[in-house]
Amino acid sequence: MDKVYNNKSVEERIYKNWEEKGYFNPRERFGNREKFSIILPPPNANAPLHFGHAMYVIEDILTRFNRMLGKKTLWLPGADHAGFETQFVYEKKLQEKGKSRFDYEREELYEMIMDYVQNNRKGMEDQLRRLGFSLDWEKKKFTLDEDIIKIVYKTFKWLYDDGLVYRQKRLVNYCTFDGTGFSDLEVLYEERKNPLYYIKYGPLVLATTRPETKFGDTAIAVNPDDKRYKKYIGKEIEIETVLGKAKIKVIADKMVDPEFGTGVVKITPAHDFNDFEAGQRHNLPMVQVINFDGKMNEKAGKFEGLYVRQARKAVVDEMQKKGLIDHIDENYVHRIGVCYKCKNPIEPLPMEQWFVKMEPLARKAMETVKNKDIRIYPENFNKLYLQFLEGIRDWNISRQIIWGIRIPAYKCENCGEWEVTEGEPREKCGKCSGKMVQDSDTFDTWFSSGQWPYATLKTTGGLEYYPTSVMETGYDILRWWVARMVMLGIYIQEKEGVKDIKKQIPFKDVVLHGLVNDPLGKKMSKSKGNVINPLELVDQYGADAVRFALVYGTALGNDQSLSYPKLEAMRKFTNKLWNMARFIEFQKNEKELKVAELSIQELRVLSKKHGEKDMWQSDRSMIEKTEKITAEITRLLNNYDFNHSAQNLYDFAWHEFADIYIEESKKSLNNNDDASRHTFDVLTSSFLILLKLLHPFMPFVTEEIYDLLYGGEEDLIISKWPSLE
RNA sequence: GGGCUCGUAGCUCAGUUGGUUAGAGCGUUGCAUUGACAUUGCAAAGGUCAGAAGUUCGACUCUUCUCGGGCCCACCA
Repeated sequence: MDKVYNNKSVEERIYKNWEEKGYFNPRERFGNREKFSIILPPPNANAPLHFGHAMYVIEDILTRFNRMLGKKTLWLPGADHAGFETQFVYEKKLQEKGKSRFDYEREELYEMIMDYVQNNRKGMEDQLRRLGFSLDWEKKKFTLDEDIIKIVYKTFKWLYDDGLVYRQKRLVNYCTFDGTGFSDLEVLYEERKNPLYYIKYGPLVLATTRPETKFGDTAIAVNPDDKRYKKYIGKEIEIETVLGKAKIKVIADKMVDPEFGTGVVKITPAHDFNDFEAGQRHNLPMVQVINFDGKMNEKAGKFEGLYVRQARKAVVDEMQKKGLIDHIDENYVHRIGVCYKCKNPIEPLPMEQWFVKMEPLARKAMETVKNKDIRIYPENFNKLYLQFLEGIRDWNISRQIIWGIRIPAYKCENCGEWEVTEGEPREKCGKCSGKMVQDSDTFDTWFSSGQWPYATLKTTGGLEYYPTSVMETGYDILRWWVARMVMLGIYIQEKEGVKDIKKQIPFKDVVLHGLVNDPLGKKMSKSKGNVINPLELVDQYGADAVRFALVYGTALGNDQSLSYPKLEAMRKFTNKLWNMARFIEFQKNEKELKVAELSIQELRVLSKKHGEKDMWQSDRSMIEKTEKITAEITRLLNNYDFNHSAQNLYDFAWHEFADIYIEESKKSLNNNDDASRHTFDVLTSSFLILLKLLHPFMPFVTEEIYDLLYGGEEDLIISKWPSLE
């Protein structure tokens, strides 16, 4: 054995061996009684993995643990096309070359992005391998695989036929810079300082941050209890505007806060979510004055063609000239919705989109968690999950982008009738025989990834693993992804005729890990340039050290900062294990002893059989301690307590086994008598048990030591987990 | 405005259903050692567990409040 553990010469060879022998594939020989399964949250295929993805080590620990318990164990990998995210990244690349998405035909652009993504995927998969993840690569799936798309189509059709998908013209969060609409989750809110303009509307003054939308006003509103304005309610007042005289109706609505501004509000149903709802209540017309390109349209008169920001300035200038501005509060701070990607203001615009009716789906998804059919770890995330579903609104799944699954809906150019299919094209309208044209929009990525557990298992012939044992992911996508998987998973199973709720849910346990920040505690992001590639650290410290560092000293669900001292400490720990093995090897060679592989039960028997003369007290106590640590690690892993598992293993290995027991054993081994042979049996047997307990956490170094020291025919990865019975 | 989370040794963080002298890594200070250990071992210094009140035989751990970070949600024009 080398003097120092050299991870680089070991890891690649061992991983290849595991993969070639098919250990990652749950065949019959790995047990058939009980099943264990995890679906890897499919990383975005548009970029290499960042260090946070290494947290999936938790899934590998669970997978390896359960494999060693003798269960038929599946960990299924995949990748997500990440619709808008990917197109955004790709458009930036085009920009660098002086091009834009409009320079290409839809199909051409799609192919280009597909090439780009497929290239990235290879690198990403290599990263997962380097971390030692025991994924069943033969079953890897991509969200744009044809068989996956088929399932997504079918689900959409089901939802449509059940009235759970509908098309409606509503206000949509629209980014005029990226040219697409978003769901509510994709809008960020940022605090901005914008002037609050107090504008004269005839006899009234009202406050607004958006004077340029005034051309779309279809009413002004006051609070019904506001005595100041009672006399105006229901009346039409004449107002002076930048485009001349006009008349406008005054309505009463409780939405108006008399304390804010002057207690008078202009209602612009086409450009504000509140106003839209007020418009619905009062039957107000919708006048759209901003187009999808972010410019004012003909309704804005001479301001037509100006961008919103320009128009605001021009309108205010004009108003000031005409004396229509009462005053301006320049220090007004409020929160506005911005595009989560480009950070430009979101423009609420009226659009026809496909919406999923969420309430019926959400109700069941809440019940399953309340009834503990699905358990969420750590528990405090239950509240977050339920809170989200409680207040859920219908889900806009239309995206005006080309990278993704094109919506299988066709519209008749003649009569305007829509038809939803399961993917097969429609040429002629069923009603009027007019020409049918497919919706140019694609699905929100999460609509497809929300079906991931079912879709991946169905298409790989593994529905026997549904529901999966665990869904493990970052808490940041609990609402985006986990909640939607629960809703869609249950729905699909219902449609498939599955009755038992326990079989409808997509997974039994949800385990949520925290985020990994940079060493200064800042979130890693490409724009900050502080993204760390896990491979750098794997090279430097070894995969085992990186893995161990991520779970050691971190409470489940808590964020952590990358810590170089911790990584270094864990690298030393792998080296410590290595040297413990070297000590045993020296003893073995020098005294020509044979390593033993006694089980805990056999060790117990040994301990009972021999008296004080034949066996050292330190050996006896080691047997007890081994038994204890085995019980403890088994218990902790079953409770998803990786932190304590790691800490206990570290302390046991270093401070019990090495510091105390190995030192004691030296005294015995030097005697070269019967007792010393017993010592060697206990030493090697308990060390092997330790290796097994450590294997899920540090698979490479333990496997290598096992091969060198014990040289068995089997590999540690499929050895049996130490049992107490 | 609501919710979640954190505030523990100089630094980064644990603290496993409340239980004897509060832990780790790194750092600091001694001593020992090249003997399995590009070291490691032994030992030491260092904490009023943010603050206050309460529950309890007993609180870092439970409750309430205050202060101070972080995150998330919400339609303030």
